[in-house]
Amino acid sequence: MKKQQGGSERTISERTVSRLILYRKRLSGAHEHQKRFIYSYELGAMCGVSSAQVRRDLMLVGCAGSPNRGYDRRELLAGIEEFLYRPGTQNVALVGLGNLGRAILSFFAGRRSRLAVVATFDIDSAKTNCVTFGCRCYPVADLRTVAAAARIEVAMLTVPAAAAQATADLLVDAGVRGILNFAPVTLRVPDHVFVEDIDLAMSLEKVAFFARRGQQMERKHA
Amino acid sequence: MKKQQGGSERTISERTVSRLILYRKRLSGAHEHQKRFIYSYELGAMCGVSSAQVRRDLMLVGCAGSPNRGYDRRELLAGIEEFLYRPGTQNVALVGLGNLGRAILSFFAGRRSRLAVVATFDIDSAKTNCVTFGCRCYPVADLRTVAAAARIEVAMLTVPAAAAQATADLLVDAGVRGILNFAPVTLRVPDHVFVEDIDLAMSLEKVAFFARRGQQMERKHA
DNA sequence: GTTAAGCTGTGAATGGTTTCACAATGTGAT
DNA sequence: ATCACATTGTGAAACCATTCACAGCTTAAC
Repeated sequence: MKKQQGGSERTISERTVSRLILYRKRLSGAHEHQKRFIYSYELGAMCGVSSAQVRRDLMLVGCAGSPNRGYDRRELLAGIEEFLYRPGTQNVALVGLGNLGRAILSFFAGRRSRLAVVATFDIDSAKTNCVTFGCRCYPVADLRTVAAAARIEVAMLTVPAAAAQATADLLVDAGVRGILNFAPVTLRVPDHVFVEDIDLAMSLEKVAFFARRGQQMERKHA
Repeated sequence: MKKQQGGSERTISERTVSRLILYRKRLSGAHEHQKRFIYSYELGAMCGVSSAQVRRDLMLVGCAGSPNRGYDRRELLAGIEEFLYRPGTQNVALVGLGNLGRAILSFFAGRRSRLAVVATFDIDSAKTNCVTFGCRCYPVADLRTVAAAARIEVAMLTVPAAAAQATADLLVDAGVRGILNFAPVTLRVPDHVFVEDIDLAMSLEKVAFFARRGQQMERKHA
């Protein structure tokens, strides 16, 4: 598991990336604060992170603040976005239009984001070729063609556990390089594909476990 | 952020607990393997974890294997469950019956688990006092009374961002000690309450980021 | 212009998690 | 019964992430 960047780009940990995404979100919301500058400890408090952590993270992406004034909000936001995003839009597919799939689709439906859900897929022919939440649903059989044609790089997987691995294989075949997996299954994918798992049952069990014991752990974002 | 257990119970990290939950899940599924014993590297492969990691985790909960034979499946499962669960059932509430809330409810509806969703809540009087997926929906105004009466300790929060903090305060007031938070907000809660955040938009952004760069990171479960 | 104040940037220290590597040991084969 | 083997259990090492702590700046005030 070595990785070495060409040199211009530093290697940044998954955790740091998650925090940067959070910083961006908190900075872009909350426009009622119209102060031009923000201190590391203020941003930290908004995100549940220490000020030192914030400064280190920002250093990594090359955002500089000014002593005694803090960071320029606008500049900071631009810097983080430049690091996190690439110029265009990234196209996303959603595979599996069950209850969860539909709920997620409705969540991402009216969104002005860099990430656009441009197609959905299902096996059930009762669902295919309809438009739900402004998104056409194709048969899974067409996944390969449609996904390749639409230049889809990222997929959300909300199919039943039994179908998850086979569907993931299809996605990888279609050129998808990142999967947000809701199926309660450990997917096997090639090294160049990034998988993030969200397992509701497991997350709930974890909460239940720690609710039982009083012990609070530190705050972190999924 | 110190923590010190009474002595009988060891202090175990959040990460380890997540893995134990995963081990349990993989062990209880997959009954087609009817081998009585399982090696650490087999369980590891099923979960995307190294064998050394598996052995260390199991050591922590006091499960012993046998050299050259591995771990007795049944014994192992029992050991992990004894560590993770307590005797009875834990009651769960779901607050917010929007699209996501309903999808989640349907997911947990017909479940034989130690965790039972026994009540749902919403402000919308069009939804309250109905039964969805076998679960009665109460007005949020009754949260305090109902949650206390039903001995609810854990809640899933799927209300809109604007209402999240206020609702979380109500939950804490009602005696809830663990919250699975889907609202895209950093909740402020007392120390004894455990919060796990699931933010769909942020998770998707993360996947998109790493899909862009080829760099795969190690496998881990949320 | 000078000064006091307070924040940033960061090397060093700390703390936590994972992997390494190997002695100890139970097992199955002979 | 004995032996060779493959695996466990676990100190120690390596690695990674976070916090500490402070020198160096910038700014604002006077």
